[in-house]
Parts: sequence; structure tokens; C-alpha cells
Amino acid sequence: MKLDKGLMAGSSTLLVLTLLESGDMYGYQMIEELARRSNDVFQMQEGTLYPILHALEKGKYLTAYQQEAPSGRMRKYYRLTRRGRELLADKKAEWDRFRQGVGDVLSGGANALA
Amino acid sequence: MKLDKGLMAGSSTLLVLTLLESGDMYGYQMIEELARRSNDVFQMQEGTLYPILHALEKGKYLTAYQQEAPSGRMRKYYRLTRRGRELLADKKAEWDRFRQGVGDVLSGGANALA
DNA sequence: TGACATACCTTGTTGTTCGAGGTATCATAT
DNA sequence: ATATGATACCTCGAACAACAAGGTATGTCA
Repeated sequence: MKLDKGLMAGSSTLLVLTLLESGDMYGYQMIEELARRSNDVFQMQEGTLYPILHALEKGKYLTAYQQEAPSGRMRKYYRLTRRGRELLADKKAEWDRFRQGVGDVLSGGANALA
Repeated sequence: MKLDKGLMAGSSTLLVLTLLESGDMYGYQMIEELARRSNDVFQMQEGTLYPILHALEKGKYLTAYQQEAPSGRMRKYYRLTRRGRELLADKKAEWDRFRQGVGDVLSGGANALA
């Protein structure tokens, strides 16, 4: 069962930044790691991920460097900058507000007593 | 502080259907009720809501009827159909999967033991 | 009379995802 | 040798969704 495309919108940046919080990663690896951590709920497409990475790098939220894999292949690793960590904190706070908001509506209201 | 536009994407239909679960409502009222229940986290725009209502009505998820308000004004009320309740159940399940997925990624993985 | 809230609607812009395609390397099997 | 599949990067165009901004009209209150 695939997730609605709309739901992904807005959360992709949060997810990418979160992955990089636990260490530098390269794009292809992020897609795999995202699927692993989420039990395959998230199957991010390359056409979604790479533009996000490029935009975040352009905005100085990430820096990139090349590194050779044991296989000899070149990989492009991304690292969170200080700015990136700040953005991540904001995105996390926003996610919490959003999640809480949806929960409140589903339960009938923030202060639903009945 | 405004919510990112992207986060709203995909959840608007769920929110609208949820409101109608507790009784028939008219559009303008939904916007107010959504703000009330969510402590102003959700401030849905009319340009977002009305197209959603029309699409749901077209898809037979809702039926609409006119009713005069005490003030004498005409209001257009919407009512959930059986189909609509089924869609709502699906959307709720999808939201749960999504929320769980994000939570899993944020916490380092679904089965994070460390 | 004018201003504001109510109540409905549509159009165009913008932002985001995805599908589909392209390039190239490496490992494995034939 | 060669073909296939996984790895690894990238871009473009279509589709979709929310929003801003505009419009129409009625009721209320100063």
C-alpha cells in the first residue's frame, strides 16, 4: 500500500535532515535507510531526494564531499551544517505542532472533555 | 507562526471528513471549527476548502443541501455518505501509518533498541 | 451610508512529488 | 566476452495541492 503523495509533501526535508543527524550519508543510502527505519512506509524516489539535497546544499544547510567506497566507486556524502541543525530543530517543532493539531481534530477538539 | 504549506497537503481531506463525522456542517463553519479544535494550528483557507468540498461531493463522498440560517441567510450543508465514511476510515489508517513512520525515523528506526 | 462579518465561489501562481528517462561503475552469471 | 542487475548520480515534465487574491452577495450595526 502506497502512501498518499500529498502526505509526503512537507515532511521530506524533515526526514532527510533527521537522517543526517546520525551521521554523514550519501543519497542512495538515505533512501535505503529511510525505508529501513520506517518499515518501508517511506520509499522516497530519487527524483524527490536529489533536488531536496541540492536545495539544502545551496541554502548552506548541508555541505557535500566526495569519498571513495571500498568498491572503488565514488559517493557524494552530505553533512549537516550548524544552519542545518537549526533548520532541523525548527522542522521538528513544526512537525510536533502539526501532529498534535491533527490529533486534536481527530479526537474532537484540543480540550475535548467528553 | 504559520504551518508549512506542504504539511497541510494530504491531510486536508482527512480533516474535512473528520469534522463531518460529528455532524453536518457548512463550509464557513468548518474553517472556524477546524481552528477551534486545533487551537488555531489549522487556519484553512477558503480557496483550499471549497475545491475539496466540491471534489468530495462529485465523488459521492458527501451530499449537500441548502438550509436557511436563523438570520435568513442560506447555507450549504454537507453530509457524509457511506462512501465518505469508508474514505475517512482509509484516510485515518493512512495517517496513522504516516505518523508512525515519521516517529520511527525521528527516533532512529522502528526497532531502535539503543 | 459605510464598514464589517458572514458565506459562497473561481482563477492563477507556486511548490512538491513522482515517473521516466539518462549516465556510469561494479559484481555476477552465462 | 557479454549481458544482467545492483549501485549511484542526475534532470525534466506532468500532475497535484494549497494558497493568495480576487469576485459576488447578504445581514448587522454604527
